[in-house]
Amino acid sequence: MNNIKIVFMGTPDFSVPVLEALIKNYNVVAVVTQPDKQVGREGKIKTTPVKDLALAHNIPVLQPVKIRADYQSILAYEPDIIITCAYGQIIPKEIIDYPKYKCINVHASLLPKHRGGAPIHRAIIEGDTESGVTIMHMDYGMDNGDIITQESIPILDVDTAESLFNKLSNLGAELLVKTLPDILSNNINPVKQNENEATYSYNIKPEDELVDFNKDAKSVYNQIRGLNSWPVAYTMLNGKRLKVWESIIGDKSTNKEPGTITNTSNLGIHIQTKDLEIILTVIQPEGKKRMNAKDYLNGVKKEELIGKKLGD
RNA sequence: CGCGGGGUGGAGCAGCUUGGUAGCUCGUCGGGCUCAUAACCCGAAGGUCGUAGGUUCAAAUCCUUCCUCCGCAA
Repeated sequence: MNNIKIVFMGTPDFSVPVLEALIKNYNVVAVVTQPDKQVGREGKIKTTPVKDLALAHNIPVLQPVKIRADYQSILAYEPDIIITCAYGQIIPKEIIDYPKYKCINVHASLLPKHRGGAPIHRAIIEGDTESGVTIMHMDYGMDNGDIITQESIPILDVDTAESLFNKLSNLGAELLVKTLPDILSNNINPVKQNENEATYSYNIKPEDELVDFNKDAKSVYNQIRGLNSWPVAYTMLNGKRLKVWESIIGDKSTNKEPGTITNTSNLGIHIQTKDLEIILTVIQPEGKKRMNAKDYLNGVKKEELIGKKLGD
């Protein structure tokens, strides 16, 4: 069983524990990941976390710019099974139909909820109280294949996108290792997804990162933690960007317009939302490092801050 | 050479335009007040003003080099 040839396809940190588990237990003959990108102010080339891990284990790495056109080099490895996890490109038919044991996908949501590229972020932003991972067969559509197994975990009130990321990626790795023997021995009963219950969680767009104080405090809180620690929510103060890393929901309310700075305290900066105040506790002014709002307030005159309106 | 902001006692900032005793809000330490305190009062310690060089009688402040942190864009 250990001589079956696995090709793994994935890109970000989320995929790393899954690939790690595979390498440990199986024969991964090749890894497919997104091309290296120029990133940052100096335009440094950045490799993907999955590529780094593969290279460390001397596994061949393929980085097609367009996998739709360049799938032959992958099939050349004659995979018996292909496992994908947050790869980042639509897999063409020719690949999906090739392996004997099909293409298996590890997805970070309880499908059919949150199909798409940002299931973790949007689960928190939308206030879900439960999430999980799904292991499924790939089909031609987006995350719409038959479900092999899934496992759920609660989303805690203090969870952030980052903490949920970590939990789910480890859970995904565990569940895959647990399930793979059954897949390889055909001891599974894939179940079709209920299309009526399907929801979509597309990638986070820049406008999703702007805090909307017109919502209620709980929603604002969810938005902020759902974008932590990447890409991070922000608002505008004095024409400059102000990232908001962490917040807590206040217990007061004023008659001020949503987005107005109502007060400052040892906790942070108090902002009026649709209902209660939200207190920004960890922030990052444009050009500065992340800091506690309390520290930020040491360098500002409170009278000049209170009454200002955040947003745009 | 994509655009832009910053590096000043432990933290966050002001001072730089118009060079000339290093300031503010906190924190820390000591003392006081108080039933008590994260509150208040008094006092103290702690800074080669990122680096190297230049201009000057004199540089945190003007000029140049380099290092470094960060926002946007990709």
